[in-house]
Amino acid sequence: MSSLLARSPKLSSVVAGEIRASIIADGLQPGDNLPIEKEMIESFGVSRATIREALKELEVQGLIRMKTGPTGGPIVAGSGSQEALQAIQNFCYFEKVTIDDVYELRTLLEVRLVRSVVGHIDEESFARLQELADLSAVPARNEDARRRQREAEFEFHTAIAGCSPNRLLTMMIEVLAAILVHATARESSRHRMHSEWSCENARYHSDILDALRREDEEAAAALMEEHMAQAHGHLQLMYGQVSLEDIALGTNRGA
Amino acid sequence: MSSLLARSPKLSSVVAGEIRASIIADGLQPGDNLPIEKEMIESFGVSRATIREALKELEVQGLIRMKTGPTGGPIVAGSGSQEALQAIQNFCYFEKVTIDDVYELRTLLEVRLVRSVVGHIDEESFARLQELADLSAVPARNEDARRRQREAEFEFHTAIAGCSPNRLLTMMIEVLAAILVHATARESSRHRMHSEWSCENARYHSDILDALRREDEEAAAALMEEHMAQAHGHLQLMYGQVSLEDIALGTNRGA
DNA sequence: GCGTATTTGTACGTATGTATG
DNA sequence: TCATACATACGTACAAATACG
Repeated sequence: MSSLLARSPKLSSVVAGEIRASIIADGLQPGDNLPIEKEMIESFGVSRATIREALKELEVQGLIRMKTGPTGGPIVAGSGSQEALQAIQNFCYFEKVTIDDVYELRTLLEVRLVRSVVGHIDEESFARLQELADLSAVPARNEDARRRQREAEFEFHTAIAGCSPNRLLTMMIEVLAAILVHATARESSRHRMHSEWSCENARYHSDILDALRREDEEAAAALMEEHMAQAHGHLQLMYGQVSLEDIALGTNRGA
Repeated sequence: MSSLLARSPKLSSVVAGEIRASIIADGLQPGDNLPIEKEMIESFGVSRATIREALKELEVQGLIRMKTGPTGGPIVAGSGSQEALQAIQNFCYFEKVTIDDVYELRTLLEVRLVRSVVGHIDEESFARLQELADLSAVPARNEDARRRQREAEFEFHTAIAGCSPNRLLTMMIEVLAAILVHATARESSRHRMHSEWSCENARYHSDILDALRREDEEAAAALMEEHMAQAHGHLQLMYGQVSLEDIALGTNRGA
């Protein structure tokens, strides 16, 4: 082998790279089938364990997913935003990313987003947004209702993000929001402060929605900026200047 | 939401989740050792294949890396920015993210970055930035020199990003820049336009560096915004409004 | 609804490469 | 140099899930 390549890469990674290249070269789209393991064993001339490790690598990267049974096998997966989220969450753990860091980015992106979607929201999306805003408006009694409310607050932002044609922006905002939700999931239901904060969130969401309906870009942007600042302040009070590291990273699959 | 969980109860993923949780629960840091495969087989009560798939998952996610030989085994890996890049690149492939999409985000982040690092750059970093700016200033003769120049242009931005205390911002900027470099790597050296563009980049880099030295935040921000707009324009002219993967594959018009 | 075939998921055994001391 | 400990790779077998008759 070439001495230029200092270390010997794992055979499974080499195979994974070839499979990945073939996916792109063939222009395969989500849902398309790849050769089954048995065929790959022959075509690559390696053992099944190696093929499976290669496929596992691509699966974790969000490129494919496995399907059992007849007509099954590896198939090209769509988007892979979940996998990106997982990787970024891992990054945040090691780099000791703080709540401040996340909000610096999130504020920037959310304000930009809300500006870019003004005038580009259809009625169906408006209805969904209204529904989500209303959901978080009513005060939550028990812990389960509070959890659903928290999900609705999260989804309000991802629903707006979904209105942008810039999928990268959409994904980044979803990831940042998911990181915060996940980081605070354990403690949030215990904090008495949360119910009060939730009320404030609901008001902001409702106001932002109104501004979007009026197609008032400046108002929507200003409200979003204020909303982010308030949320940031609340989390700072709750958790202080701590990194997200001590927060459990979620398992991406399974129950 | 249901897509988040509800799916494959693959044993290996469950085990991976438990290992991940234990890493975080124990507060393990990069370099720390995890139990070796044999011990995990006992403690989890599963086969070697399952443990290996679980470890492979964590390895691909950038959480651990494997080390052979005595005193080897799975050890906690640092950062994982490469893995995040890979996941985001995969995302861009499926979602047909365009150059416009990337630059919308990149402009936002780079301008924010350059503002936030004003007055926080030490002499060593300034020296490095000057070196990189000079490197791309001289016109490149052959293709290899042009490639190095391109790398220097890329590194100029990542070097600035490295001056920010916000590691998430640093990583995002690195990822966006890497995506653009990767997408245009094949064609860039062939375009006659590139040498002219490179010259312009060098000028911007030099000017931005000057503004940073003067600690003139407004000038630095304005220059960076202009720099991004120019770069965006050049890439648009070269490739038009096509998705990134089409560029990487050379399936765009304009041979 | 049921059985069967197909394909992945899990398991066990074994051999080889590789790094440590 | 050699022995040891670990990951890497291969082969086989069976279980579980799913599509199809």
